[in-house]
Amino acid sequence: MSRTDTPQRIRGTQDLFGEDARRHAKVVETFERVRRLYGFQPVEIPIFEATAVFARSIGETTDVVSKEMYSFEDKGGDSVTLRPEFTAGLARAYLGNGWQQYAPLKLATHGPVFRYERPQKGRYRQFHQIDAEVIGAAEPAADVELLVMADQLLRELGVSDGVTLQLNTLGDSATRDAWRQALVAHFEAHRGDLSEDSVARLDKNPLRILDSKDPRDRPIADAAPGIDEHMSSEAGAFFAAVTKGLDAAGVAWTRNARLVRGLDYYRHTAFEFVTDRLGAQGTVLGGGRYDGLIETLGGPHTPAVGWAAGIERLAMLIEEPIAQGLGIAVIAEDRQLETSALAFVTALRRAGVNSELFASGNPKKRYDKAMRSNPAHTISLSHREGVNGVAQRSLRPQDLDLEKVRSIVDPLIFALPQSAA
RNA sequence: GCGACCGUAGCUCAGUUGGUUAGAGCGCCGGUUUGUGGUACCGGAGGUCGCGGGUUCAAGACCCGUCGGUCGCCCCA
Repeated sequence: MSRTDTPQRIRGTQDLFGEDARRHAKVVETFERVRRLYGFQPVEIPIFEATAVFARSIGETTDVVSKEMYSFEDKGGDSVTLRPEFTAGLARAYLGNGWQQYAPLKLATHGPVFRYERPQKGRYRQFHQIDAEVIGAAEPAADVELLVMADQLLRELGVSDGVTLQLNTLGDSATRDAWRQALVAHFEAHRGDLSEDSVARLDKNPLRILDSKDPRDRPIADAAPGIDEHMSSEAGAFFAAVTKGLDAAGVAWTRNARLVRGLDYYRHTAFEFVTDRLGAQGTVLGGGRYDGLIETLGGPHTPAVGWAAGIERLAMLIEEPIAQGLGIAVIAEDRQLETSALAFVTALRRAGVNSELFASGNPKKRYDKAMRSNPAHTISLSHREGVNGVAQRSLRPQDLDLEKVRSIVDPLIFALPQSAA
């Protein structure tokens, strides 16, 4: 196969076709519908940005920036990066276009994002996300609205059954700092019993030890101090308002005090909708409040909250969407009738009737080929014993307006020459 | 970056402890049959068995490397 030099698909990219493409489209269509219900405005931003947009917002030194971004120099020598997420680009657009005047601004978008990772189940280098953000809203009501929207989306996709909303708060910066210090002290005391990975995390990202999968870490992580012991009263009140809002909206949630974010700009609410049906990749939709982000891009302090979900992961969870069946199969069972059949199918399509022409290959096999496409109705042009004829057959009459079909087709049948052309 | 498993027609897969010219089903193309009929039959195209080395009288089968895929670890904005 690779004997020829046909170029290969880049590792971690996908060609979506057939069922895969239908699943993808179903997720996007559902998101678009729900997004409108909640009044989130559509927005389109570039799929690549100056590298600084992501490097500064995420943190120059993190693994994420140094190893997992698709960065390269363009012909002018500028460093550009394929977007690894939507949030930073939206924040850049918000600042650069003066969208502060519309604050609080509810935005929704979707499209490809890129991360330089080793592909595995539910993880690709180019994958696709749906994304919703509320920029310029400090109130817990914004968090609640986003979560209720996410919940409705998952319901309408029919995936909510195996999925639970895990919720946590990271507190305000004072809370977060105090908790972090307590955690580091706790883990330092048990340094010798931690896994090698977690010893490394202790220096780089101690919060991540909390959700370590290594059994050696679990007892230590489970015994770690919780954030609630360090919660400021303001932060506690904020979280209480969020949970109260979810309860009022009837959205089920569970507290996961070990749920953290890797990046420093997150504050207060952090959440993930999680399933156990996706192997190692359990998170279906995740997000949180990022009140610190916009300042890192040189803007004024701007509270904001948002979430994103991987389309591929949702597409794997939903029921298989039924393929749109063929409306009318127009079959030329004789080579001399191919142009007439083309006239039929063209007239039907111009009138808005989904139809397909079967006029190639062995004429005697065209009918069988047409039947395999599962048409609602067939119109077959044939020539037998010197006479042209049109035969019709309805297999799923309920799927078509046969009255309309007749009005389009009857004149063409009438005009068909009686005998061979 | 690390690890495990997997690579045979367009697709799904056979291929016996290494042993002549590598097979099937589906799909595709041509033909016959049927003639309101998703039928049946005949024929055809399509593979240097991912690629490169090695072992052997002999490799699709064994060994090494490489590329690709899948799953997991790390990471997860």
